[in-house]
Parts: sequence; structure tokens; C-alpha cells
Amino acid sequence: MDTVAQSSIISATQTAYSALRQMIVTGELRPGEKLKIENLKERLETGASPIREALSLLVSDQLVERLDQRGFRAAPVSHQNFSEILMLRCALEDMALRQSIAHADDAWEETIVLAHHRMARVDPADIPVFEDLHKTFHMAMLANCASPILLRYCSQLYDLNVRYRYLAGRSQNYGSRDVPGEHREILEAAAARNADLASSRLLSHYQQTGEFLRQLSEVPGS
Amino acid sequence: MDTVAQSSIISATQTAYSALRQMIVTGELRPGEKLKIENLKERLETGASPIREALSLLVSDQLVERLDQRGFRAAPVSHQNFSEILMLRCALEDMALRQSIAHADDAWEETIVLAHHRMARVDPADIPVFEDLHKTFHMAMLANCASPILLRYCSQLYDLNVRYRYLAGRSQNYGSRDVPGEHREILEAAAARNADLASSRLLSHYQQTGEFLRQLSEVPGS
DNA sequence: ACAATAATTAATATCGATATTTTAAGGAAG
DNA sequence: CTTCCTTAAAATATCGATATTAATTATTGT
Repeated sequence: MDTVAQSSIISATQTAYSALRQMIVTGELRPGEKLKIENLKERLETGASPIREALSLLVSDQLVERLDQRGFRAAPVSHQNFSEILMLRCALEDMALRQSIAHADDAWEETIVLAHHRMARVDPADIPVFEDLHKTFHMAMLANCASPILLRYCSQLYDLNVRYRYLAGRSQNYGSRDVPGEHREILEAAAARNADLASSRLLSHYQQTGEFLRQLSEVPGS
Repeated sequence: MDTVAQSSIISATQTAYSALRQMIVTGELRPGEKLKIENLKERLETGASPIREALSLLVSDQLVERLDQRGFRAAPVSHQNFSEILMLRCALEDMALRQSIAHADDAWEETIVLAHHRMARVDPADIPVFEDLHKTFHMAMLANCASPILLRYCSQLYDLNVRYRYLAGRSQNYGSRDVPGEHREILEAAAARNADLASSRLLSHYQQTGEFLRQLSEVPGS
């Protein structure tokens, strides 16, 4: 069969999953777009089975919808959906952050300082690198909450939100906002174990971004 | 190929998904148990592809775990996991119920009254029927919250919790508790649009069940 | 011309077979 | 007797092909 290819250690399904996820989050696959297996087989250079399985995984991440016997499509977007994501993120991350701080120890404090440092030193214009470190930073803040399911939900909602950021167009600068400063202040409050302050800063951070995105025109599905 | 079989309207994947879900929730497939495709092919009388896809869907429901290249297994259980589910359910259902009541209208009120009636009139000893109506009742209370993602999380957590009820053994009666009475009181508070009272009754309902289950011995995985 | 229906095309869902990888077993050496 | 390596068995992951189902186009009758 196929000579080398995905030989290595990682399965074709995982490869397809990561690639498709990336393509949907960045908007390369548009909201509502029909996801044809044949089509994706070529683009990802793999068989139908791994793609089908990857799409099934993405269904539960709410990035893909399965239509009865009519295959898959990228999840559609809407103002309503965006507002819901923002609202839920605030509620769940508030919960996670407070628990995280409640269990704070030196090791965790060092983790978040490091995650912040790594994010702060790269150029935010290098989107893929920055986005990755940005998520790592935010998740590190929550990671100490000892609630894997909650973390999973936060991670899912984070990705759904990032998708809207990409769809709104990444060339936007954030006006008069000092986003790095906001990050630093959230970090400082968390490191100081001040849950109320850290949470209020985090939620404000999200809501400002939410307000900003809300002003941009919605990207229509299909 | 196979003559009749899954002819009808519903796909083999959906059939396998429902069946496997049921088998895991009821404990027919034990926590931590290896889920061998060959094995399941026989039991469900279908091919490997639908089973594989169904298992992928269950992964995101957190009822199944995927191990690198070593297939699937039923999600393990633990006290910690149970506590987390209970905690999250209380937090998320509190949120959903309050929003549901905030949007209350006559149609919703009628829905929950009806759902309660249908649950109340069947014999709780008829487990499959009662469980179905019980979930329908609880979800109907939340359904008015206009937040599909939140509802989905609540539904997931509900199922994860039901699994623990099955694993703890369904023959248990709930001691001195008047569970039907608790349901009625939750319904009444919600119908009266008293969010604080309804929520406090709902959470107490869950926490009592939680305490009860916590006393039973944990079912070991594999 | 237009609706309804029939033929055609395209795409999905599923099967059966195969290559890869993991697990288990069996020896040989230390 | 234990450890490591080799070999055999089992199971997974994936492919290629096919039957089903949905979408599209052509056709016919009014």
C-alpha cells in the first residue's frame, strides 16, 4: 500500500482531526460549508475512514454538524451562538479560575508565569505561534482547578471563540486596548491569589473582546 | 450485501451509537472494559465502520476513552470523577434553570407540567421507561434557557451521573426520601417562577442523591 | 410555459480485506 | 530465576470497492 506517509507514531485519524480542526477554526473551511469526503480525501491525502472518524470527533467539539444521511458540514455561525459562547465562557472560566486559585501552590504559580512569559515575548503578528501560546496561557490559569471536565468545556469554548476571532478578520488591531497589559494584570492578580480581582479582570478581558467582535459584521454561513 | 437489516431510515452508526451508549450507561459494559471491535461487531450485528464511528462519538460524550493505537475502552470511574460530575451538574443546571425560569411563558409551563405528569404516572420499578421520562422531565425544566450548548453540557452530565446510579445498583431504595415529592416541589417552584426556590430544591435533590451514592462502594474499573 | 415525475449523476454509508501495531508467549542468555 | 530478545497471535487502523441514498437534470403531460 501507500509507502511512507503517516508511518510515524501518530495515526491518520489524529492527523486528519488536527488538520480539519485547524481549517475550521481559522475559517479556511467556511461556516456552513459542506464537507465532502472525496474533497477532503484529496486535500489531506488520506482515506475516507480517518476523515470520517475525525469529523465524528469534531461533531462533539461543535465545530462540525452531521446531517442525517447527508454527510457533514462546518458548524454555522450566528450572533446568537457567539453571545452564548461568550456568556458560557465567562461563567465557566470564572468557576475554573476561582478553583484554580483556591488550590494555588508555588508550582502552579511558576507555570502561569512561564506561560505568560512565553506568550509575551513572541510577536502577536505571528498568528499561529501566538494563538497557540495564548491558549496555553489562558488554559494554564485554569489548569489548577482539579476538574478535568470543566477544563475540557473551557477548552472547547475557547476554540469556538477563537473561530469567531478568525472569522472577524485578524488584521484588526484592538483599537485603544492594551491587550498585553490586560494579560499581565490577570496574571498578577492570579499569582497574588486574589480570586475576585483575577476573575473580574479575566471576565472584563473577554467581554471587551466580545464587544469588539460584535461590532464587526457577521460572517454568513454558506 | 446484507438483505434487510438497518434498511429503514436510521443509519447503522446511529443504531450502534444508541446501543453502545445504553450499554455503557447501564453498566452492561463495565468501566475500564476494553471495547474490542470484533467483539462488538458480533453483539451489534454490524460492521466495523459504524462501530468505530459510534465509539468516536462516545469519546466526546466522555463515556469512552481512546487509547493511542490501542483501541477504545469504556471510561473508568472514580470517586473523584463522580464528585466532579455532581459539582458541575449543580453549577450548570442552576444556571440553566434560572435562565429557563427567566424566560418562562405559558407554553413552557405546560411542557414541564406534562413532562412531570408522564414521569409520575409510571412505575419507577420499570427502569428503562422511568429513566427515559425522568431525564425528559429534568431536561424540560432547563430547556427554556435558550442556550443550546449549556443544555448539551447538562445532558452529558446527566448521562454521566445516571451511569453512576446504575453502577451503584438500582435495587436500592432511597431510604426515607420521598423522591416523587421532591420532583413535585421542584416543578411547583419552577411553575411559580420562583427561581431561587426552584434552584435550591433542584440542587438539594441532586446533592441528596449524590450523598446516597457516595455511601455505596465504588465499582472498580476493569 | 410549468409542475410533476422519471432518469441520471453524485455523494454518503458501509462492507470486506489487508497491512501495521500491540500484546502475549516462548526461549536463550546472563 | 530473572531479564531480554525473538517469534507468534491478536487486534487495530486503514484502504479500496460497492450498495444506498440524496441531489440534479432531463422529460413528459397538462
